[in-house]
Amino acid sequence: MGLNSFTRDNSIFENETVLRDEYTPDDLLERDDELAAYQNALRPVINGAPPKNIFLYGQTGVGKTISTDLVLSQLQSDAEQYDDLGVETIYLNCKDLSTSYQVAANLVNVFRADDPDQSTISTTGYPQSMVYDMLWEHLEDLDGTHALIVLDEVDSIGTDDGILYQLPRASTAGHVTDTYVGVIGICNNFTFRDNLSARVKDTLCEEELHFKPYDANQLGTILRHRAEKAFFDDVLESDVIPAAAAYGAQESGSARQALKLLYKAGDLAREGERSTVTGEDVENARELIAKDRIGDEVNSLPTQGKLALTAVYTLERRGETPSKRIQIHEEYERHASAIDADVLSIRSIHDRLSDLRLKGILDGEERNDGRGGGSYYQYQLGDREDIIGEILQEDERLSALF
DNA sequence: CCTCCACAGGAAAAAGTGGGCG
DNA sequence: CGCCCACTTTTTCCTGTGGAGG
Repeated sequence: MGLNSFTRDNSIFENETVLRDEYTPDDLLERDDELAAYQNALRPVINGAPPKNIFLYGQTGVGKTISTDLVLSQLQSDAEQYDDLGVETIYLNCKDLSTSYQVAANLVNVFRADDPDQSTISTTGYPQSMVYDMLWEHLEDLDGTHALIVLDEVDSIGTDDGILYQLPRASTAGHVTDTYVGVIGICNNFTFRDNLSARVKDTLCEEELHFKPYDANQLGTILRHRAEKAFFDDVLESDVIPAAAAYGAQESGSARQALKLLYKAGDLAREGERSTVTGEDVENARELIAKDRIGDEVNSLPTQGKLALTAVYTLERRGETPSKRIQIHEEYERHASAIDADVLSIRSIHDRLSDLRLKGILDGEERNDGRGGGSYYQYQLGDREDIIGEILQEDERLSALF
């Protein structure tokens, strides 16, 4: 097999960069109300007053992070004209950080990342109070009068909200003088607020901004705007953007996802060496993205999760699905001991299974047969058996099971 | 309308992990 | 090296629940 030569295939994309995830637009469409509210909430800062704590709610891809970017950089540059004002922003993405301790330790590391003299600290091992002390010290050392701490995806810390209690109180409790500390929390989960303890709710939720999912019209505007830069003229057939916008609105209301769909559709047209992108490309792109997602999810599962899934898979192959968790656990026990892995209790497997169900990899039907039956879940693979089987067999440790 | 099955899923205890410090 | 700290994962224990059969 020989290689094809690399040639510039410029008939579809004029500049595909603008469709990528990493691309940050310099203005944000269809979010005027939210931006106005956001700026309003930050107004005390420009007056030299202590900042309000702000909470942003909304699903992924509705512009929360980009709004924060835009509003804060505007605030910083506007603050420069006042000599008695210095606004510092500290950004931390809390994804994968499940406790307050880790958030605090990572915040310390954000400070230290800018400073080559200091090495970053480990995220385990220190007593909790020492980590907080280090954090106060760094905040104290800031030049500015205001420190705005942005905690993105803060809902991943769950119910352990100690850091959210400590940070806003840093100045009043005397840990930090000379600098006002404000917290901006961004979360995807609307129920996060309810999980917070009462003391945190009082201090932290002074200002709440809600970002609604985009509807099909708004997505259409965004896509058209972006497509104009990304594609050459007349490449998109007229039904492409409406179709992508409709799918996007229907599934998530996320601009990110709608853009991904449009990008993939363009990609398909390019692969097929066609000169236009059609509605059919959008349809196919949607299918591919869904498959990719499942594939990625399965691949990133830990061994025990894969074993649980394998158990359902082999049961399905034998036509014994939908099955109850006891059957699945028995099957799982056979597999796990066959490959010499730890055999977990039924309670743990039950957690794996509901995790798989939440991710949409497994279908779980809740049943209740009443007295003599009780209520239980029945699991099966749904219409994704072939993809899942394929991916499981690629796993080295598991391949012996097939 | 009450009971009672068989599970779901929360909570707490226990076991295990990784790093700091003297 | 032994011990402490804080976290994570797993196990153990237990309360809660919807509806068929009484």
